[in-house]
Amino acid sequence: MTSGSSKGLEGTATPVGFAHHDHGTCVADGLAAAETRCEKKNLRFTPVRRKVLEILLQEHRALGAYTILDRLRDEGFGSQPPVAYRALDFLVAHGLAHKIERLNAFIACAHPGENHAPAFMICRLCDSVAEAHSVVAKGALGTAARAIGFRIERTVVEAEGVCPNCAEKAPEKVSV
Amino acid sequence: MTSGSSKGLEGTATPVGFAHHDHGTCVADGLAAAETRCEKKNLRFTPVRRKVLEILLQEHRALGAYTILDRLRDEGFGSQPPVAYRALDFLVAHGLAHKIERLNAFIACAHPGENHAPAFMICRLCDSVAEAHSVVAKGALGTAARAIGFRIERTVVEAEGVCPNCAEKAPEKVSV
DNA sequence: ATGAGGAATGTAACGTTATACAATCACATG
DNA sequence: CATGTGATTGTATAACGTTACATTCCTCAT
Ligand SMILES: [Zn+2]
Ligand SMILES: [Zn+2]
Ligand SMILES: [Zn+2]
Ligand SMILES: [Zn+2]
Repeated sequence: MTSGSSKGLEGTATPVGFAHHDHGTCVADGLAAAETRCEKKNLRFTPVRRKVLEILLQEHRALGAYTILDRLRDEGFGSQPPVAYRALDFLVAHGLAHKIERLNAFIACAHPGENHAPAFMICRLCDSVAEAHSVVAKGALGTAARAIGFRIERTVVEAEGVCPNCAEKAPEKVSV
Repeated sequence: MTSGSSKGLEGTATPVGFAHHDHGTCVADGLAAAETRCEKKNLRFTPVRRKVLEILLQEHRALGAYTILDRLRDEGFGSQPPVAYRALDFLVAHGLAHKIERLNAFIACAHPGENHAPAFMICRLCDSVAEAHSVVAKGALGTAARAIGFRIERTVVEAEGVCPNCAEKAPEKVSV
């Protein structure tokens, strides 16, 4: 609902967010996938973990831990920081959510189940975030890393800019 | 956690950084380059800004704002957070330093003067950080971005892993 | 069933990182 | 000199994250 754009965009099937889509299925599908995944791996998909993932799935943008905590409180869960951080740690550890380092905030994974190195595009105008598959840095930076003998274990790839929806609405705001 | 060195580097002659080099010139050259650059762009390279850059240049790793603040205090500068953050903001804004988002910490730019999109390799064992030129994400993620109409303005590319020096010393610690 | 042990949760207190806003200073202009 | 303007500094507080410990909830072997 946060994107809320009524613009049609180019009808192309984009590999990542920003595109107009039937958001109703996002939450349901995401929760179902997580449930399946946890069952398969023998992980406990507890109520609070499920709720946090649901909260994240409701938005295609990153939410701070304390924003999540507020919503947990409203739902009758604990109201202290560890409640949110523990659930988030679980989700991140098992690939159901990601942390956006640039924002100190979290977002539901858009490609659960697949083993991936995520890359993100963050709109500075509407705060929406899209996740792309990214062999990217592993390939390009990876070459440089191999050259000097650095062993990459994890990558953070985040692009900040203006999403197609916002660019259309405010083409002038170019400078940073 | 950023304050106080906890890792035992004393064993070797390589304090920080991946490659052996004459570190004496790092600080002097970096300060000289910054001075020139500020003069050319009519920027005020004030004592506190200069000091912060000097502090950063002394290490090839990222320092937290409060670690820097501690050192500023020791040198007789102000001791309140904004003193450090304002100097850091200046240095980052003008390409003399970078923020490592993954660490919430700062490092002197290794390629001042050049207009670049930096990428970093962070050793999780010795905390050293190496900066690489990175057309990387602009090229690879950039392709994906163009495909959907996202305009990239800034990129964060950070690889976490084990540097060549540490890999040599502790080849066993592979776990992720 | 039952009690032991480990995982998960609830709660309080604390630590770290970052910014908002008011006050002040430096300087140019009338 | 008086005054407006923009940069700089000082103070308080917001935002983000962790530690510690008591309690509850599973699971499993007696
Ligand atoms: Zn959706
Ligand atoms: Zn946008
Ligand atoms: Zn050096
Ligand atoms: Zn290392």
